[in-house]
Amino acid sequence: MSINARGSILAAAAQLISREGARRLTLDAVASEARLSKGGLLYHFSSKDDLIRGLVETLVAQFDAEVETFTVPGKPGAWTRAYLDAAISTSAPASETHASKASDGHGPALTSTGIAAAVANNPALLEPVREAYRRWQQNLESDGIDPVDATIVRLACDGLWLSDLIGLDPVPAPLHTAVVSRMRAMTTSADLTETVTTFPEDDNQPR
Amino acid sequence: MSINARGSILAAAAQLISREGARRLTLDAVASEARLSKGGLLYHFSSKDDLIRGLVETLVAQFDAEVETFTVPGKPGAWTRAYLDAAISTSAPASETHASKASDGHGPALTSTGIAAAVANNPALLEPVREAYRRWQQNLESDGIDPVDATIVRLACDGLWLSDLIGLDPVPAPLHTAVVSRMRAMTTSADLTETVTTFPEDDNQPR
DNA sequence: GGTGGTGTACCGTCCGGTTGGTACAGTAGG
DNA sequence: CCTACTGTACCAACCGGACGGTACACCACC
Repeated sequence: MSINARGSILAAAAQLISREGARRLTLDAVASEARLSKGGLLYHFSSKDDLIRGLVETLVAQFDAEVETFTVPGKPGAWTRAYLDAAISTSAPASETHASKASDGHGPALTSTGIAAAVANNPALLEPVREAYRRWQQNLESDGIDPVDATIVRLACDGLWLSDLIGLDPVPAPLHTAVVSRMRAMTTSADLTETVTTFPEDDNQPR
Repeated sequence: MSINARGSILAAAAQLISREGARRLTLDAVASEARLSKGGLLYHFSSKDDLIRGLVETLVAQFDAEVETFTVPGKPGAWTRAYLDAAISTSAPASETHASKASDGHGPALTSTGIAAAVANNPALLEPVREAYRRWQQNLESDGIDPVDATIVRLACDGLWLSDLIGLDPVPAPLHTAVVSRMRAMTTSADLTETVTTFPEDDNQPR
């Protein structure tokens, strides 16, 4: 139970945030959500910041694992495609969000909740996220496909993901499907030509 | 000064958030940032939620105004292009963020700060944002271009914008430029063919 | 033109409730 | 009996918001 304790506390915290918002992430609330006393909670996470750090790090690690799962190595654009698949699998599929209550005790979407908590409490805790994005961007840019396409796919995934962070209406299902498959198509355009290697127009955009 | 008071308070609050994070948005802090007493602040905004509501509404209104400014009507994709231009003009251009201190007393980037404050304090206050996105998505989908392209552009803009909400490293300047011009190109692909017309424009669920 | 009245803008203090965190006594299991 | 862990009691800091004043401009009416 001890190894699991941290995990189930984290899951409880995530669920709490997604249900009641980052503001309600208090030590008392997390403790009671995790069926634990505050003392017990603080035994596992020595401070609130520590808890949020755990949330953020878990989120990053989970996404990394997801990407790896979806990676089908070999062809150019493989990493970008895996990023895309991981992103749409972690964000809600725009339809029935939870058809069945999770069978295990603690496994609901803790996506983005860590970010929300960090933004609300201490932006410095977002450092692991920033570091992860540095890595991800690097992978995207050296994935054998046009970095411009890869970056657009990444940004669009982030947009999708922002959507459920702030609870926007999801893109309607048929459009969503078409968008995803268009993006996947963008990851196979192995045109390492033209504007790719040299960016001719280094000037800024029209005001 | 009285008409201006609300505006300058809002600007002070925005600056405070971007400098110290949403957590530090306290009535006392806003009051002192705006060179005002707490009582004076509460005279203009009757509660903290009211203040955040003002922040969010200003943000939405400002973005709407920006889009209108950039709109060059006539051709298909005009609205999407305006959205793109507005998005990149409000987010930092990835280089020197503020070459010159604003000439007027209060005009720094209050982009996204309102969102951060709302996420941190009361997600219900994001309703105006949700409503705005409903409008924007509708405009995007009826802009005379492929809705899939339009939506991808929108999502990528949102991603760009999430980037500076959580302080990610900006996309390197030359890539950024290429990404933007590629996206602009996507707004001129007036292919109302193929998968486009197959969407049963059944005017999706009204909430 | 003085007197009283009214609305606006703003000030600074006070208070109750909440929160993060500490201290410590207790207990189950090995 | 010691380690790992739990639960309660408590505290100091902080925060939102209410409140009673103040300053002043404007108006009205005698």
